[in-house]
Amino acid sequence: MPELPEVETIVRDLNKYILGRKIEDVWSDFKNIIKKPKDFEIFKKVLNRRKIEKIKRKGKNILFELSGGKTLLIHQKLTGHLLLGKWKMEDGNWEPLSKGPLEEPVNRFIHLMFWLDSKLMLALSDLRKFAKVELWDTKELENSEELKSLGPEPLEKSFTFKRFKEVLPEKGKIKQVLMDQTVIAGIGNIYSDEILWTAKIHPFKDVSKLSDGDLKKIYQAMRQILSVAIKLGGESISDFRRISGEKGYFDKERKVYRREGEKCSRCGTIIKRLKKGGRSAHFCPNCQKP
DNA sequence: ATGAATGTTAGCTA
DNA sequence: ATAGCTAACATTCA
Repeated sequence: MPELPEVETIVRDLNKYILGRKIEDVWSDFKNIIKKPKDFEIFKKVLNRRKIEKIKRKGKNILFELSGGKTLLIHQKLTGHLLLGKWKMEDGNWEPLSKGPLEEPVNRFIHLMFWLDSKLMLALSDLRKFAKVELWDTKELENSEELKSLGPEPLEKSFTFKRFKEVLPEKGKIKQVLMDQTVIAGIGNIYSDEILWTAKIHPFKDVSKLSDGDLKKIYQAMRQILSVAIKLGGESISDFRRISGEKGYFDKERKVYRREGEKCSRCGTIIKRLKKGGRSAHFCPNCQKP
């Protein structure tokens, strides 16, 4: 679900609301989500009393830098959501101050909660339980294969058109290449479809067949769409929510993803969907010729 | 009501 | 080397 714009939206919200807060307790009813350390009690103990000093995004990963040289990494995969709530102590138990977003369906699947000072709680809901949570030594994480294997951030200033061409592999289908996290970090199924529609490039075209002009269009579409999506707070076609429970508004900009059978907004041709390797690509067969 | 599809990605096989 | 499947899991859509 969350791709770069959604994760960026979450990270910005987190920075606004929980920077400087301390972790006071951790709860989970599905400890498999925590991959490192395996022992939940140790996980809990190491986190105890640590202050959240910085929150960053790397690709689709959320990194919480904690006091004392530790970093908590959360990858939401398909259906993970981070949600923020306010809580109070009553008879020794925590209770919600206001139910708010907690009544939404996405919140039936909360499997991990962080109790913070200032009566805040940060919850991870995850319907399909694919999300990944890891606690690292910050230094160790910085040097880890996990982060080092990530490609450049597509929105960074230093990611010029020249750089884009340099990181592209010699062959491969363009859609797959765009979604390859080791090539460029943060793009998934939704935004790759949207980028290629905007650039008028067929998703299964081989990168070796693309002209310099084609690549330029893809590069520009990528920068433009990702920035617009961040401005709109991400998409919410299925279930993405901001930590406040609010939706994102990229949907009105969504041209092809999950629009099979609808008319292309540019030329009126019916949008097609094709499956490749278990993933579907949506595109306009007229605007995006093979 | 059964089967297929669903944003991700690591890891395996051919 | 690499493309393509499977698994991790639960729900919704056709």
